[in-house]
Amino acid sequence: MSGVQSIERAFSILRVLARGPLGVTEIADRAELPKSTVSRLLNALEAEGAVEQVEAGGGYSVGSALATLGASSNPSAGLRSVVRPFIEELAMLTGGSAGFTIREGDTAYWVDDVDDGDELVKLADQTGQSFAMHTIPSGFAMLARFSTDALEEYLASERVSADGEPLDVDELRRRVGRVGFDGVVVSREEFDAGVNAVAAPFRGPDGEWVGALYLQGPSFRFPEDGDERRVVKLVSEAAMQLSERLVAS
Amino acid sequence: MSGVQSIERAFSILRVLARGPLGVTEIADRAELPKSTVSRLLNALEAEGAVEQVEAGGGYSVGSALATLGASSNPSAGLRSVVRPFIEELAMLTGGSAGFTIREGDTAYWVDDVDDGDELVKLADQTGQSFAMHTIPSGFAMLARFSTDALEEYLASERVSADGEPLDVDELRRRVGRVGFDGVVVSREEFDAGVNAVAAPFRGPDGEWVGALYLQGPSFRFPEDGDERRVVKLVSEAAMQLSERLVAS
DNA sequence: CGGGATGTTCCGTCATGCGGAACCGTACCG
DNA sequence: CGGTACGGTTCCGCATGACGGAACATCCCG
Repeated sequence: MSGVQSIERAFSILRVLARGPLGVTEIADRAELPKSTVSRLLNALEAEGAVEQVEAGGGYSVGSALATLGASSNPSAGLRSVVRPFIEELAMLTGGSAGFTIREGDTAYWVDDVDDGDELVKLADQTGQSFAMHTIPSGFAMLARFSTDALEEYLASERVSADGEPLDVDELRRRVGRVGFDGVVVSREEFDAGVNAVAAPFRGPDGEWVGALYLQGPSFRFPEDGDERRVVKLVSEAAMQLSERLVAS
Repeated sequence: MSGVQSIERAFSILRVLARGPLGVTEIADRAELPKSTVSRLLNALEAEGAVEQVEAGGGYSVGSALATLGASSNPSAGLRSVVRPFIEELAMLTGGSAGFTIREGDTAYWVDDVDDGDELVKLADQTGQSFAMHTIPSGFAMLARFSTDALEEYLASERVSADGEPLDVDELRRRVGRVGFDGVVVSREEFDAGVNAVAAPFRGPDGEWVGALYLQGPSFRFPEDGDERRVVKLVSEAAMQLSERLVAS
């Protein structure tokens, strides 16, 4: 026994319950444990608030204590912790929400987002999700760095994707062609209703374009009047510094 | 031993770590356990993803598995589960976010909120927080139901609250006085920048005004053009039906 | 280099957790 | 109404899993 049996079993039970409330017998079946063992462990977990009895004799579900403890979990190390200080500073300097996505094949994966502003109107948190690259500003910024061949390959594969609205490949080519030498993408509600955004790509250790930083916010308050040039400069410089940091590692 | 010692100790350790990353010796001190016991339990928790080692020899923190499990925790029963179908229907019928607050002394406590729309621009989730009643639409709707004496007492106590901006008691009295017989409060960005809201109070089992339902959203899209009267009617009727439901119980 | 602090591993010991059986409560059916 | 089936709880003898002190390894500092 290398671990602690009770803890292994307790987490087994919690994972079974993560899919939805269940009774003791069903939990025992799925966790492959005797009912008396399950009953005892559920009582212990209930005492800690980790499970709750839905109603007397009616089943158990995951308890609020795990939500509380889970709220304090640490973000994992790696790229996210390297990039985090950059996006925290961008958010602080501009009042927008700042974050980054990374390229995963033909999609952009939303890794992190910071929005410390105390305004009520905010953007929904989209971290942990993937999007076709041409559908979000930071993905588009990476797309604009594709070679001509890679871009055509992407357009061909996206053309066949069932995406509801058919893809206007020529229009997408034109928009990619209009992105400037610095690679910065400025969106004035072009990607999402009511949202302005600025995005810039950054390089990974091997020099390839791996991700893009962005700043965004509701268009009635972001960027502030006359502030767009400053915001563009901040994102562009942050992406450049981040690239230098990652290439050097 | 009524519970399971290992589980009690494991959660002890997790609660110590919820305040921030710590080393084995420090955890042993705070949890009042031998270091070897802590080390073994940490290894078991790490195997489940419930803790993560920050760096080799450098300390431990709460792991992402708890966030995952915590995300599946069940909302508690009680008032919230009674009200939930009402606010789900309000959100579904209008595209706004719907929820309710309850009176707690001089504050309004934000109990629940539903926002199933797929728009990007949303309102921040404020459940679990308390606000002075006059500062949010649903709190204001409850305030408008105060007796004259109770209102004056509230105004007197709020006048002395250190709130930054001094309270304009006369203006607040006038606004309370303008609330119609049906008790519905309509806000066009009066409480929060960029937010429209409609709120109506509801009664508890003893007939007292215990809470208020609301609908709200970013003002560029909520309510939809020409839809305000329908929204007001929906909220008002829902609050009335809810009152009848609670008084009958 | 020696001392101090931290974290890990070992292993003899025994208290704890295990699980089968019995029991209880509820619902259903003939 | 009585019998059956099912789900959940409690009991208790027992085997083993968890315990914790000691020893060890590593790192840092004066």
